[in-house]
Amino acid sequence: MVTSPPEVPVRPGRRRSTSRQQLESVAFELFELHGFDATTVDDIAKGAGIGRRTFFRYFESKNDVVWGAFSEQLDRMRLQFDSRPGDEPLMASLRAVVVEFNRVDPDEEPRHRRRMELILRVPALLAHSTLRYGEWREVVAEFAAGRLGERPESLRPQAIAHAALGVALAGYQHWLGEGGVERVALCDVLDAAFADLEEGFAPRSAEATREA
Amino acid sequence: MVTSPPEVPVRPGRRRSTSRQQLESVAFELFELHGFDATTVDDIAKGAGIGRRTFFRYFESKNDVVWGAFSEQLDRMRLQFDSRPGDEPLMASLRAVVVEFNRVDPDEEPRHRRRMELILRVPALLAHSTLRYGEWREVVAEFAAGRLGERPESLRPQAIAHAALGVALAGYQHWLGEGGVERVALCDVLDAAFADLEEGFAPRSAEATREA
DNA sequence: GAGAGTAATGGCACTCAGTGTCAAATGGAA
DNA sequence: TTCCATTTGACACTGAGTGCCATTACTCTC
Repeated sequence: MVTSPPEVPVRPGRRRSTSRQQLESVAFELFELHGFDATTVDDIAKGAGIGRRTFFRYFESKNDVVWGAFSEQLDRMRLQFDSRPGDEPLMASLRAVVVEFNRVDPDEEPRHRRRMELILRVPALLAHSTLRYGEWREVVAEFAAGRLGERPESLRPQAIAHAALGVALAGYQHWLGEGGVERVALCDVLDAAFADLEEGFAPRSAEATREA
Repeated sequence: MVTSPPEVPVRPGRRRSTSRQQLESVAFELFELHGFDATTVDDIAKGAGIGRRTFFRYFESKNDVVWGAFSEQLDRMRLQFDSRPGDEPLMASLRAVVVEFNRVDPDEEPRHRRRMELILRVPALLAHSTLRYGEWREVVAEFAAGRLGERPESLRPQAIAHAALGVALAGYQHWLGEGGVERVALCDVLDAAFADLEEGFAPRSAEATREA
């Protein structure tokens, strides 16, 4: 099965004058310069040399600009779940996949960081994230449901998915740094947080927590 | 210390012409009738006999109407945390408090249900909820931090707070009923979900889960 | 190379949430 | 009454998002 290279389907009709990538790039620059709220869709459109109306054909909303190819990434996460050994404990698989899924190319890290700073620090985007992360939770719930032999909509898979998302978000927030002190690797933070989740946040034995 | 009864401070100046309660009541009726999105702030204001501008002096946004006295309720949760025995395991206290906090007067249940249906099913409100639930998480994080001897902003208290919120939301969603089949008590659902969280979602021993 | 068909574009007008400003209304107190 | 504090609501404005539609750009066929 050979898929054609991205964007050469030789279709009839006028060709797109820009791309999501390009618009995102313009938008990020403006967000960096003036902040998310102060940047209007008009600004972005003008900056990209397109009409305001056209912007909304590339993105459903101004909020969606910061999400890049998120939905496509989720396919990757699904594959990672599929590739875990079936006898591995559920929460161990979950932990491993979430950590792996969030491992990014070092070159991409600055952009990833700016993206996540926007999503988790701009109230409008944080609110919107709930909607986007619904897809993420679905992927987790489906995996958990498969392992548990339940339906994805039932309580335990949903609780697991919700809890996992929460822990991941806490990890991200910590990684971004509230006070901006020490710099830690995202994957390490996520691994530590999911280790805690796996143990029900119970202080093991005495208090030999594996703090770094 | 005696606090004056609600709203008789005999202040100078014009008296308020309505109340949050009253506006909420009008709004809920309209939401029920036409749905949240189709109901405009103008509709609510007109229904309550006030000006549009005045509405925004009672509520920061249309979204906030459905939240009632949420912030005040959180004080109650704080007290519940304070009243737990200090030697009780952290997650056990958390579970008990969340379950208690969400126990509502049977008379109030229908309204509570409609409120939560709005919050958890209307996308705009679900998104907005992330912002409001930030306060909820803060309360939990402060409690967890106290028990762990850490700062509320550090990773573990935050992870616990995020996970707890997630599990509570999953419980609520389940209570509302996706397909609308069997009717279960909210507190029972929350108790079961938090029991799972407490155990790290690990199938105990064989598979003797305490399913009802 | 002149249509014919197809798709993307962008302008226009509109709705609605939310905000700043300010004059008018309301009521207690001097 | 007059003064003062407070609330109200009208008006105007910004900005997101949407429906509509003529225009533009491109491919394919005759």
